[in-house]
Amino acid sequence: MEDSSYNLFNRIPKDKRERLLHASIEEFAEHGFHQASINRLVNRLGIAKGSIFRYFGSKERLFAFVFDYAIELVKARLRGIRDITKEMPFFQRLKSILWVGINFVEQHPSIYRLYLKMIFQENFPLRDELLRKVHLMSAEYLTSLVRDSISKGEIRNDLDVDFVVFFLNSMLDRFLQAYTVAFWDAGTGIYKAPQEELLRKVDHFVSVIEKGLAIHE
Amino acid sequence: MEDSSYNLFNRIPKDKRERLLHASIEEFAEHGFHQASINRLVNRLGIAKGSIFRYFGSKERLFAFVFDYAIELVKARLRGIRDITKEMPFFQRLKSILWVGINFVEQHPSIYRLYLKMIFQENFPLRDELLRKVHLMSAEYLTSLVRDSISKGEIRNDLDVDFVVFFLNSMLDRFLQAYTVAFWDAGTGIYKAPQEELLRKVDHFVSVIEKGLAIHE
DNA sequence: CTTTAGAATGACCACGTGGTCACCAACGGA
DNA sequence: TCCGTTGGTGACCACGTGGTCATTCTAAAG
Repeated sequence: MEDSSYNLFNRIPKDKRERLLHASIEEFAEHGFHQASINRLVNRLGIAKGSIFRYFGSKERLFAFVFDYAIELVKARLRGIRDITKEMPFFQRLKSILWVGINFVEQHPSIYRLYLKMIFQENFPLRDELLRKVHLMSAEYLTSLVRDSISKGEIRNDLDVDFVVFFLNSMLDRFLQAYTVAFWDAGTGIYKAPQEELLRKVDHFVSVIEKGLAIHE
Repeated sequence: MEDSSYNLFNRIPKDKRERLLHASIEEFAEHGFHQASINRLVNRLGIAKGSIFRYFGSKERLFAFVFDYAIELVKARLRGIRDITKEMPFFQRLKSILWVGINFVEQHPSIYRLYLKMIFQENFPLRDELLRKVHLMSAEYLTSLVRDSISKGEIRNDLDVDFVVFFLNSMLDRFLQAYTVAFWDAGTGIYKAPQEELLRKVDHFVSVIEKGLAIHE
C-alpha cells in the first residue's frame, strides 16, 4: 500500500523520527500548510532538506503523514473515555468528555492548533479528505452517545439526532477553543484557567446545555 | 491622520474603486493574507500592479483598509436590528438577530469567509488589533442585550453575564458557520437551506438555547 | 584493507512573490 | 501649441520557496 519513502522514514532511528514528527507538527500548527517552510523545519532540526524529500517525497505527503498521526492520537483517546463512561448518566458523561478534551489539548496543544488551522484555511491540500476523516470520527462518536441517551429517555426526543449532535459538537469545540485561544475566551476566564476554576466552568457549561438559559418554573 | 495614498484611492472613479474593493475582499477571503496574490488581483482587475501600491503603499495597508470597510458594514447592520427589536422578548430577539446574521452572510459571503480566515490564521498582520475591534463590537452588543434580559427576569441569573454572552456568541457563530461552510453542517441540513426550512431550524436552535436538551417536567 | 550499496547532504534550479521606479499619457492653463 | 503636473504603468529586482540530484559519507561484507 504505502510506498518506499514511507518505509524509509520508518526505518530511521526512533529518536530522530520522533524529533522530526514533533517539529513538523509544530511547523504546520504555527504556520498552516502554505506558510510552513521546509527550510525553516530542517534548519531547526539540523537535518538536510534532501532527507525530508527522500522520506516523504513532497511537502504535501509530509503533511498527510503528520495529520494521520494526529488523528490516531485523538481516536485512541476517545475510545478510552467512551468505554470508561459507559454507565454514566448522559450529562455526567458529557462533562467527562469535555475533561478529556481539555486534557488532550493541554498535552498536545499544537495538534489542536493544527486542527483549527486546517478547518478554516480552505486551500489546504487534501483538505476535504482529511476533514471527512475528522468529522466522521467525532460525529459517529457523539451520534452513538446521543442515540443511547434518547432511548434511555434522558434528553428531548422532538429534535433529530443530527441536530443534537451538531449542537453538542459545536459547544464542546467552542469550549476547547476558549480554553486554548485567548481571543475566544471573551472574558469568561476559561482560557488556561486552573483546574478547580475550570471544573466550575464545565459544570456551568453543561448545566446550560442541559437546562437552557431560561428560568425554570 | 491618513496619508496621501488613502486620499488618492478615494479620488479615483467610483466604479473602479468599488471593483477594486470587491475584488480585494474576494482575494483575501479566498486565500487568506499571505497566500493572497497582488499579481493575481491586478490581473483579474486589469489594473497595473503599481497602482495598488500607489493607492495603499503595501499589501498590509490594503488589507487593513478592506477589513475596516467590512467591519463598518457589519456594525451598521447590527445597529439597525438592535433598534428594531428593542421591545421584543429576549428569545424572540435572538431569532431576529440570527436572521439578520443569515441575511448578512448571504449578501456578503466573502466578508464572512474573510472573518473566519482571520480568526484562525494566527500570523495575519495587525491580527490582534483587528480582532479586538471585532470582538469589542459583538461582545458589547450582546452584553447589553443580556443585561437587559437578566434585569427583566427573562433568563437565569446564576451565571455571570460574560459567560452567557460567550455561550450566545458561540452558538450564533456556529449556526452561521453551518449555514456557510458545508463541512460544519454535519448532516443538520442548515447549510444553504431554503427559507422555510431554515426558519424551523432557527426555532429549534433557539428553543435548545432557551430550554436545554433535557426533558422538562 | 578494499569494495560497494544505499543513505545523507546541500548547492542549485525555476518560479512566484511583494515592492520599486523610470517612463508614459492625459489634461488644464498659458 | 507648448509646458508642467500628476496619476497610471509594467518591466524589473531581491528574496524565499518547494524540489532535485551529483556527490560524499558510512558501514557491512569479502
